[in-house]
Amino acid sequence: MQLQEARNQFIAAWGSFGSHWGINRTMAQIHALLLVSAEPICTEDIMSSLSISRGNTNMNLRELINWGLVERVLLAGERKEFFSAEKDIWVVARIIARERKKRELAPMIKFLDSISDVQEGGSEKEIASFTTTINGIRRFSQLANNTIDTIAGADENWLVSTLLKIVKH
Amino acid sequence: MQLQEARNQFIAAWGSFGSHWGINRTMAQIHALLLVSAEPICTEDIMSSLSISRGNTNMNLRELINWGLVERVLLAGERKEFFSAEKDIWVVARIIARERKKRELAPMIKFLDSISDVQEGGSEKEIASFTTTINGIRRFSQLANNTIDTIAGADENWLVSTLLKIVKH
DNA sequence: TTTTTATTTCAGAATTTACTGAAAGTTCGA
DNA sequence: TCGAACTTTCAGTAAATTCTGAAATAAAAA
Repeated sequence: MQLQEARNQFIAAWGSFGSHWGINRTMAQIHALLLVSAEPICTEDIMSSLSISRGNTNMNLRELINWGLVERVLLAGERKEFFSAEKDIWVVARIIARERKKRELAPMIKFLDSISDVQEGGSEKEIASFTTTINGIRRFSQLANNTIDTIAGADENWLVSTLLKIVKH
Repeated sequence: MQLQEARNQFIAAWGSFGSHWGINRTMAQIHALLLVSAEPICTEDIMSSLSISRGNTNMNLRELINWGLVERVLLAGERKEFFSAEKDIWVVARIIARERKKRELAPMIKFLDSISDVQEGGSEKEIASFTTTINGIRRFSQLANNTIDTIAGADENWLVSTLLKIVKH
């Protein structure tokens, strides 16, 4: 297969997969373009490669930088900014896990805590049923939260060997 | 806190969280309503509780049933169908993991395999850089895929104790 | 069979989300 | 301090997604 063809397909695919994990299509496509670019590239390159506007490029780049997936690079002798993506997929996965935990899991746990103390407004059976369900979700969420913390903080070798042990159990 | 108030807040919250994991808002709200209903409920109940149309209710219920999160229940002496949700959060999590794996991870792996054999169309350095990136993602995805298989097939006690070990490592 | 009740479908409408492009803002060299 | 190069913002527009409601279908009762 030709390099350019493979790159283009990867960009399109990463764009549609990205929308499943909290990253919109264009943001994921820019990320993909940077992932398969050996050298840093500039805004104009992104605009023309993906046929998107300057504003769109700028906003999605900023979001990628906020996530920590992309960094600005200053090249000697160039006035404009260049961009480059983190290429180690383990680091990428950790960043995404950390961001999603912050945006989704943490607020969920906070919210579940706030509604877990129901005392009235229904029969004992109804209240018990509700409380059991909510507490199950709370405990699960807390364990997931702690697991992500550990995974996001772990070094790759430990993590891979731990996961391999789980898989082979 | 009052039961009804807590239920309503839970439904609203689950609806907005759901949209982060591949379930649209209404689908997640119907799921939440069923999660906090001690007894099975019918289409009319869902329509009036959530103020949504019959068509919307029907389509999202079907999708929840497809996922395996909700089941049809026939009550003695009732002509119409009732619905009830799986309440064990570990089972729910496993179902969601299995569905997302099927819809997202599996196609991704298949796709990455298809573009991993690039031989021409750029300098050796460029090809090597591309291949390294793609193979990193491939290996990662395969490990994730196997891990999810194990988790989805494991019983709760083993899983909890394994996760606790990871967290306390 | 006919009537009644329940379920499903889907075209068009409404809503939500994402994108464009021009104007405003910023930075830097001379 | 001016002008050119580059970056950012955001109102308006476009695209994608979700929802409605009425009609078609199906199933059970009369």
